[in-house]
Amino acid sequence: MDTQTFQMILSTTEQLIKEKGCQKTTLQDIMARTGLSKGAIYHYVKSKDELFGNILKNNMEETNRNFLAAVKEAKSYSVKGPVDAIIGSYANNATGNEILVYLLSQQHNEQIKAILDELHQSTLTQAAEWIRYGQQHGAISAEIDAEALASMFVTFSYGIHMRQLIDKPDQQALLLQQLSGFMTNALKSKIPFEG
Amino acid sequence: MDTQTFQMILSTTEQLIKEKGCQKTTLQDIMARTGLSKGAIYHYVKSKDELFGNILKNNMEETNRNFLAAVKEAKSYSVKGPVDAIIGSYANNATGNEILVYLLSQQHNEQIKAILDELHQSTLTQAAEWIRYGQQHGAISAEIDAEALASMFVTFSYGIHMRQLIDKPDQQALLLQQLSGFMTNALKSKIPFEG
Amino acid sequence: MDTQTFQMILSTTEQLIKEKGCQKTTLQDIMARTGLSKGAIYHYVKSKDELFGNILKNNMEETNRNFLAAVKEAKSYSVKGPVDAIIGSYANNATGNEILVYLLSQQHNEQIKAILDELHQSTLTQAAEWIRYGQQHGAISAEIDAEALASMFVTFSYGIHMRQLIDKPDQQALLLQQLSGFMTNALKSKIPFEG
Amino acid sequence: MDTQTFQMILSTTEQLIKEKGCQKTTLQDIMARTGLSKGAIYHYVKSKDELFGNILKNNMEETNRNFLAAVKEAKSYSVKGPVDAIIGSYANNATGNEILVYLLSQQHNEQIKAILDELHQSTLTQAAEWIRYGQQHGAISAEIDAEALASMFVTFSYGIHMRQLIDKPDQQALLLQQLSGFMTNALKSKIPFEG
DNA sequence: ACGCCCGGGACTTCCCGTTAGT
DNA sequence: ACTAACGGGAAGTCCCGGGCGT
Repeated sequence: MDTQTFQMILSTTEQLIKEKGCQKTTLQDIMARTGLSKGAIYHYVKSKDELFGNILKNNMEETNRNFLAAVKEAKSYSVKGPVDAIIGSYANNATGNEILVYLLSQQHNEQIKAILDELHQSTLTQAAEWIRYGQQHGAISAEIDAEALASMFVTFSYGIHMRQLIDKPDQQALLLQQLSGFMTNALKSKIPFEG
Repeated sequence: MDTQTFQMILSTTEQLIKEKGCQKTTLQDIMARTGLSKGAIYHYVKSKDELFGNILKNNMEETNRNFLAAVKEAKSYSVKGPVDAIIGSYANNATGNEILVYLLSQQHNEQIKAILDELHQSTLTQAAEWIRYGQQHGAISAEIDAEALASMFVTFSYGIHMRQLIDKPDQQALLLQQLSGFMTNALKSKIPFEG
Repeated sequence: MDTQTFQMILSTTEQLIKEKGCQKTTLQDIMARTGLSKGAIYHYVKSKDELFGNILKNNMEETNRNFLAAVKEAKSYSVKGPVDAIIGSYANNATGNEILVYLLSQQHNEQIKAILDELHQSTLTQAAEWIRYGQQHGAISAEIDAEALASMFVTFSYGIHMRQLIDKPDQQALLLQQLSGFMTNALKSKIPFEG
Repeated sequence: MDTQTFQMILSTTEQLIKEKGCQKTTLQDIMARTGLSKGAIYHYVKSKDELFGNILKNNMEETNRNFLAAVKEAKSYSVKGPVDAIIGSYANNATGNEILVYLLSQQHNEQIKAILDELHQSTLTQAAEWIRYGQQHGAISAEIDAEALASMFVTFSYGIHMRQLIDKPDQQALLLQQLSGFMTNALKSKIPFEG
């Protein structure tokens, strides 16, 4: 597997998505920009959707990596830092949002479903890991079920994804600020799942 | 404008989406099922996307109507009731989820963008209305900025939409229950936007 | 059926075949030269082979028409005239030869087989018609089985087709002359099928 | 050069052509049936066409050898024997017909053209040789130009090739019989090129 | 209001030939 | 001698949408 060519295809396509969106990015565009033929591209992926799926995967893995690194490198641990980090990282990943929604709309394709599932699981796992880390350092109540809280967190982050797509850019700064406050506050509660 | 025919097109298409998903539902399918020709369908809408948009609009308007009615008809007002109502209503609207995501992935089409914007605004407005209603009845702290809280609420509901699409059906009962607890709890806070 | 567009496709493609041969004539070429899209072309034919088949059909029908006209308009009827006419007409139809062989090599396609069969039958029929005409005018012995003789004639003409493709151009003049003599002579025989 | 492997490739491919025809026989098929990889096959030939060319060459050389042997071994020499022999031999060589036409349709490839030319020349030469042999034994008029007659003969045989491909099997017995009679009769003429 | 023909353009499949590496 | 991965390019399918005519 010629990793170099494949990476080139991925990054070129990502750039195209950034410029034109998923639907409008055609194989013709990718061919023209990469200089490769249709056959060459289909040598690496089985469909355009799978290509997009690979980009999203790379994209999210990097986001997750960066986020976790940021959390662990912070000197004084607090809740607000990571919350802002995660909100900010998802917020600035317009391409990721675009692809995520695009793939979500193609779920009837099993290939795609598998990729999304995998990403979802890994996101849940990493969120839980971060929460447990917070519990060990006393920033989050140890009584909380880390998996359940992670699940809430991820749900919220999906919501943010979508609002990034729906809201107008000039409303988003305020939204993100409110979100940060709301989540931080919720995380301070000893038992966030009612009583 | 033959409203009856148009309604027939809408409901038939909605049924098809339920069966096959948005992408897989072609005009051919719609033609076959309705017995109409392409020209007839395009007489009512300018594109397949607009057709889908119309269905979503009907769909969400009905959801909102039902939700608001439920809130106002409740005898003893509490937070948990409406929260469960909204979560449940979105949860059971698989077709709506499907279409919403589909249209979101087509946002580059201005027509679509307009429809989504309108829906988004009306959802925000109705959520705020409901919160103010809760404040008047003492279930929610009057100090809270109703618009901001509505915004949080809507963000969450979008997240739920997506999780409906991503999670496996058997995990969703637990998820919804946790969500209900989490949101109810958050709403009880006097100042849910940090301190 | 927009006959004009279709004819344009046919004649443009015929020209391309003349320039580059059947195999080398791609749909891209046809699209570029006609200014039409793939969808437009496939609206009129089901495959490239069928397209070629149509050209051959037109081509041969015209050849046959011209040939028969020539025979009937001749004042003094003789054998040599028509023989030369048929040999000459097939000889100068390089494109027809090209397509005929191309299609022959695709016979596993039923569509093609049908076209070739039809052409073959019509050629046989017309040859027989011409022979009977010769018999009525005393140029060919009335004892001969016209169908059988037509069959021989057609076999020969196929052979000529192929030699047009195989022999070098400078050898072909002599070949055609010899063929003319040979066939004319054979037709003079009272009972050309042994004794 | 591992002759054994090469022969195996040739015979396997010939078998495949018999089953599926030239166009439908792909390298994948050949690879699967021989158990060899693409590289191995391309070690022996430069292209699929060249592979087919080699098969045809083998095939025709064998046909010619058999034919000439049959002519020379016959005790009482007559015209009808060899005529029937040649007609029969070409007639029963369906694979040869198939490949011949296939290659003819690829003449734009110089490689192929060379192979076909060589075969054509050798066929002409052998036909002439046989005719002179007939003249020496008094079966054919000595006045006849052997090369010219050979040329007619070969033209006819090409015609037979094509009719083998075009006619339905149940019509072919009659056709071959008529051809035999017609050619035999023509060869008896003292001066078959008019007068 | 509706039917039908025309045409555009995307995606995908398939197959061939090449090349780097055993 | 042979393998396997790579890449080029053509054919064909599918579906959307426009426009003419009734």
